Parts: sequence; structure tokens; C-alpha cells
Amino acid sequence: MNAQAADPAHASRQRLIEAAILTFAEKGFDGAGIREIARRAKANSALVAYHFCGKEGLYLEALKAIFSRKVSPVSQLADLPSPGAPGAREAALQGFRNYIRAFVIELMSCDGSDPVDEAAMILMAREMQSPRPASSALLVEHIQPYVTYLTACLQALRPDLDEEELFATGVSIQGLLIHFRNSLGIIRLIRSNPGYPEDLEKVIRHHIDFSLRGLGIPEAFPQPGN
Amino acid sequence: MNAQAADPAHASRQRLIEAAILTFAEKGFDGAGIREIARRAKANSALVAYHFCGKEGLYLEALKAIFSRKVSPVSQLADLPSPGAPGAREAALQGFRNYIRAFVIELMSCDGSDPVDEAAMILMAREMQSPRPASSALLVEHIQPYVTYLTACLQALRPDLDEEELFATGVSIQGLLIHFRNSLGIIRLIRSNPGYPEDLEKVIRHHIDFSLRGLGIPEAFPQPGN
DNA sequence: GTCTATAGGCTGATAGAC
DNA sequence: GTCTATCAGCCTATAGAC
Repeated sequence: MNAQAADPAHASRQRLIEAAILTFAEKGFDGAGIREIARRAKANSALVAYHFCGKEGLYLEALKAIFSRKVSPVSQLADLPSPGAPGAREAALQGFRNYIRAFVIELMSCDGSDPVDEAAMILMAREMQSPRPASSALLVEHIQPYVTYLTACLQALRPDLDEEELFATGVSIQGLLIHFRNSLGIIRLIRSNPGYPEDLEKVIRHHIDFSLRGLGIPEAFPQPGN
Repeated sequence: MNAQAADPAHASRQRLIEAAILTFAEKGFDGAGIREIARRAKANSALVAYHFCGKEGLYLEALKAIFSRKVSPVSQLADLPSPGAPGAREAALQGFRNYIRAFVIELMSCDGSDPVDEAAMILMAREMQSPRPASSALLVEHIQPYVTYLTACLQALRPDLDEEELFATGVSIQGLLIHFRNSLGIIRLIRSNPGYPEDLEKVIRHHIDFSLRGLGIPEAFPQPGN
């Protein structure tokens, strides 16, 4: 795939994917037309069928591009030692920190400098909320490892919780991260503050502090100021 | 509006709104066609223009119907005394309890017996994530009071927090409630437990306990068992 | 690989009969 | 208030020239 990306003969293919991310993010799958995407990519709309076997194929390729760019780098998280091993708790704590940081910083923070990154997040968030049948397998394949990793960290940090409680906690934390991403639209409206994304990381960290304190893991993100 | 709802001459109008909620929830604004909606409502598609001045008007009317059915009843919450008045903290605590209870029980608990209720939640969640320009004013108008109320409760409970922290906390708690509602589908899949919704309130309370403990408001929902 | 031209179908809106 | 018929425009997909 990298060979293809470097191939100038595939330049229009790459431009189409980029334009697709932007346009699908703005208007959704049904709202976006391949003519508009092609216009944006300075390419011919017939190339959508040639390169991607149609609109749905282009959509899937756009999602794959997002996962390789944004999600896969995040997944380079250190392996956790087996529970009970010496230093397992400290390793889990570090893993937990990395997980949150990866989501908050790499995955969700966006300074608006790269419109494609911004659009990629919007598109992924919408796809998580309302997955298309054709892309749900792709979605699960890429996201499942994260839930497993998070639950493993939590188990080492809170061995007193039973399986049901661990699951509820994992879902809650994960949901919190996703929620802030999903709520950007309405938060912006309520605050009447178009520049609000700048404060996103601060707000997320603020609540994560509360949640972790409630979970009995206040040392996950020690606050220099407190 | 109630007079109209009771008028049998407006029966098809009502059926169109109901079908619109279902179809827009399933396919989004652009994915849903007025012909399909009309077919579902056993009405003529030309009535969309007659009753609602077009598709966008029907969409707005569907949102309004959702707000009157689901959101407005929740808003019948007691007024809070002014901050600093005697008993203000206790009143805020009670208001906070009522707010959570109203959301968990009235707004979110649904056994799936009513498909329209189910679709209404999906539609509202999607609209919050990606508000349409034409409906954002409606959205803010209906949701703003809840954020204000929740923030007022929190302010009385945690007078040490500044405005930014209060907002972040309110959004977080609100997001938690919405997240659990939205995630029911995927949670069911992951757990392979079709009866999972029965435990919904328990799981939500479980996490809310964590969050409130972190917020320093552990007495909001005292646990008889603890 | 890239283009033009076009087919075939669906869309929302509307005019006008009843 | 409800219907049929229809319009103009957009959509995706494709055939075929280069």
C-alpha cells in the first residue's frame, strides 16, 4: 500500500480518498455525492468505480485510511505482564495512562490545523454511533483490541471488582472518551464558542480526573497544580 | 397542538410524523426518502409538502414531537432556591437526584416494546452529534434548560468549582447518561445477553456511584447494601 | 489511468382533479 | 385533505474512446 501511495500513477486515487474523508464527514454517506468528491479531488467521478468499485468501496477505503493513520499508531501500547506478576500493577497503571493519553491526545485532540484529521475524527465518530452494515466488521476488527486492553488494565488496578463491575467500568470510561468526541457539535452550540475544540483536552482531562478519583485510581494523572 | 392531535382529519399528519421518526432514525436525513416515509405512514407523499412545507419541515416536526414526548416531561423539575439560601444544598441534592432519576427511569429505560421511542432516542442522539443547520436552534432551545439546571445543582453542591469546571462536569454526567442509552445495542452484542436491558439501571447506577464519589457527592444515591 | 457521454433510476416538489 | 401525474434535477454506474 505504501508502494501504491508513492506511485504518482495513484495520486488521483489518494486525492479521492482524502476528498472522500472530507465530504463524507461533512454530509454523511447519503448526503455526499461522488461528483462532489471527484470535483474536490480534481479527479473524474468515473474513477470512483475504477479504483474502488463504486461509492461504498470508496467509503470503506476512506475508513481504512483513517484507521491506518489514526487508530493503528495508538495501538502500539506496551504489553501488560500477567496479573499477579511483580510490578504488574505499576505496568497496568502505565498502560492505563498511555491508553487515555493515546485517545485524548492522538486520537481526539485536534487543533484544527489539519482539516483531514478533523474530518477523519468526525467520520469515525459518526460511524461508531451509526455503523453501516458494510463497515461494521471493519469497525469491530479495529476497536475490539482496545476494549480488551482497557479491561485488562482495569483488572490489574482494581482486582476487587468482579467481571460485571469491570465491564461496566470499562464501558463507562470508553464511553466517556467517545462521548466527548461525539458531543463536540452540541457543546459548540451551547457554548456559542466556535473555538471550543481548543479546550477539548482540558475539559476531558478534568472529567477523567473525577472519574478516576471515584474509581480509586487518582494517581493515574497526577495534577501538578493540585 | 393537542386539539390537532385529537382531530381525526390530522391522523395522516400524525402517522407521517411517526413514520418520519422511524425512517430518519434508520437512514438519516439524506438516506430517507419521503416516498418511503409516506408508504410507511400509509399516506400520500404529496402530503409532506402540504402539511410540512417539504422534507426539512417534516424533519423538524419529527424532532419537535420527540422533544414534547420525551424531553419535556422530564423537565418538570422543582425550582432550586437561590444559592446561599438556607437549605439550598439539600434542595440541590434533591434536584440532582431527581434529575438523574428522571433521565434513567423516564427517558432511558425502555424495554424495546415501543419502536418509536427507540427510534426517537437514536434520532436525537444523531442530531446532537451532527446537528443540521435548520434544527440547531430547536436543539439548543430544548436542551439548554437541562444543562442549566444540572449546572445549578452542581454549583450548589460544589461551590468550589469555577464555571469551566462546572460546565465540564455537567456535560460529563449528561454524557454518561446518554452514552449508556446509546450503547445499549453494542453492549448487548458484546455481552451476548439479550436480557441485558433489565440490568441497565443497575449498571448505570454503578458507574454514577463512581463518578459521584469522584465528585465528592457520594450521598446523592446512598446505597442500602453498602 | 483518465476521460466524455449517457443510461436508468430515484429524488423532492408541484399542479390540478376530486 | 387527499390523491395522481408529472417535472426537472440529481444520483450512481457503465460503455467506450484515448
